[in-house]
Amino acid sequence: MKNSEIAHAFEEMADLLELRGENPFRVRAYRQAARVIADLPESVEEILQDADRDLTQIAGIGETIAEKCRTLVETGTLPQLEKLRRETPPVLRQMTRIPGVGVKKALVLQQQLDIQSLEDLRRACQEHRVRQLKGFGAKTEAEILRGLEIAQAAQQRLRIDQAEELVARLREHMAACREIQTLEFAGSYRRGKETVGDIDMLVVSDHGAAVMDRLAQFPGLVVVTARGDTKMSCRVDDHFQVDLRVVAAESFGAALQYFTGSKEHNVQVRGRARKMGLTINEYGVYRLGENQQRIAGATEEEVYTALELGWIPPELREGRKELQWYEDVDHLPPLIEDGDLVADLHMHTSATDGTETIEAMAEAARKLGRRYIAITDHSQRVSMAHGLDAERLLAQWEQIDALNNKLGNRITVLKGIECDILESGQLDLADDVLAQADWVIASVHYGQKQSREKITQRIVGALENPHVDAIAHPTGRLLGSRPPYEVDIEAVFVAAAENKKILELNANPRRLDLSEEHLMRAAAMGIPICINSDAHSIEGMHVLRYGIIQARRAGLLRDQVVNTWKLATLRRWLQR
DNA sequence: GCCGTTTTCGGCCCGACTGTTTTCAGTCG
Repeated sequence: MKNSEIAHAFEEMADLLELRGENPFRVRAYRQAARVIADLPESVEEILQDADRDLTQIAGIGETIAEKCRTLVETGTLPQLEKLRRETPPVLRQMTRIPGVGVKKALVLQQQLDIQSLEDLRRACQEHRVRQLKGFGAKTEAEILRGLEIAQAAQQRLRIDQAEELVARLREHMAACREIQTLEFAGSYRRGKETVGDIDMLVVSDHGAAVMDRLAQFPGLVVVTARGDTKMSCRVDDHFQVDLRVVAAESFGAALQYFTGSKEHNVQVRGRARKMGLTINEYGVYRLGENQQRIAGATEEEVYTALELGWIPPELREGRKELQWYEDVDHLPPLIEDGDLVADLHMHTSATDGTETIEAMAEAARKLGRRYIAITDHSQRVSMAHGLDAERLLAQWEQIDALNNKLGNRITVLKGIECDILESGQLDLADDVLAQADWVIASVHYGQKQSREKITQRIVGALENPHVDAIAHPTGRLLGSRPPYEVDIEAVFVAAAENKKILELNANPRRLDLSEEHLMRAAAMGIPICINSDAHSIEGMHVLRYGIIQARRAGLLRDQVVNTWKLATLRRWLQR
């Protein structure tokens, strides 16, 4: 059984226990175990088989969860999980998605009014049966009715590029408010997550009411769901949630740290503070004890320094290893940065489904600071995009030779191809053609519904072809619209490592493929990553920054990303 | 359920807002 499956089982345990109103620390323990196992660079199954190893050596896994791992691996199932599934009505979870309804209220509703569906709940509200329950009143009943609409209409998550667009609109709107001293966006948006479930806006101002009044005038605003002295929540656009917090300047750093999260990171940070005799909240860092002396809060640096930590990049604040790094080596590893990229190794031109000539793409890339690029148009199988057959491809490469002569050392264009891995497992172009390329990336576009075995075999077969250098968008997922195809990604990683191949992090915000978890795993196996734009236009080249953010979230270092290498270094690697 | 430079038991991060309450529980982030 794969780690991801074990992690998923514990995640579900946590969800179900939470819905049963169980001890929240027990819930957290399962959730933590799920994360640790999902991030583990080696297989739980193998550790269990090794008599010298012990799962309980891993932080976050104790006797109970180690035993459950064994049961899962040996039997493929977990009796406790099966039991919880049987005993937990699905409507409970559905009800907790209604704003204002948590586990406690959901349990009361389900048990006392025998609610089996959201439709039952709607009827109970309309017949005023909810307001008769202890702890419920007319307002709560009305809130639930309205919440049912929101739960059904709410846009679940925004992709990072969509979130950026909303943030830009909010920033522009709020700029007109003169009472704002500082405006910063926090939360998962600041951490650079591939999708975000809400937007957290943090403002420094002495006039909270004026700031809130301004937000209430936002053109996309649908409803204000809460408003106090320092905090306001509203829904904008398609009922997407935006939260605003107003703080004083002296608390800005503490508030930014707190609202950036993640929850897990903050739990660890605060736990560390406790051990040091400190306590930390969104207003500052304080000494525990009678006089509660305040020792930090104006800047994030100050807050982390007070905890004897360096400033931690938001992308790493996921409660994984970021604090441990300071314990072990006293500093964080040097993450890849925006300015490190000197190449872009996946892009299309007007020869297939792109919009620009080779020269226009090269010139635009040069202006963005790239030293070399690869032109990788589609191969013939992608007929919809007018994919290249051998004859047209060889003609394109002649063009590239001529262009390189003209460009001199301004930028180098590699003769590349995005070669389809056909349904049969064959590559779309003959070996003697591929042999003449500088750079071959192989990818799956067709037959995505094939069996796990077949698709894995296709990709592993491509990795074993000596002319293939890299696999593009290895799982084929499209965020929010298409799940990854069925593929044994572990087998892909093993084949990539054995054949010394490169895997792509496709930086298009719709793809971001590989995912951060997969990147961590690939990096641990020593597989080099290339971050590519897959640009079909000049505008499309700008997405590389999303790839950098994702790579940073996975903790990738500069040298692990091939586009930071000099061209000569890449060429040596490819000749291996 | 996990864990131990105060602990093998008793902790486990912390505060704002709301509604239903007469001092607080539930929800949320």
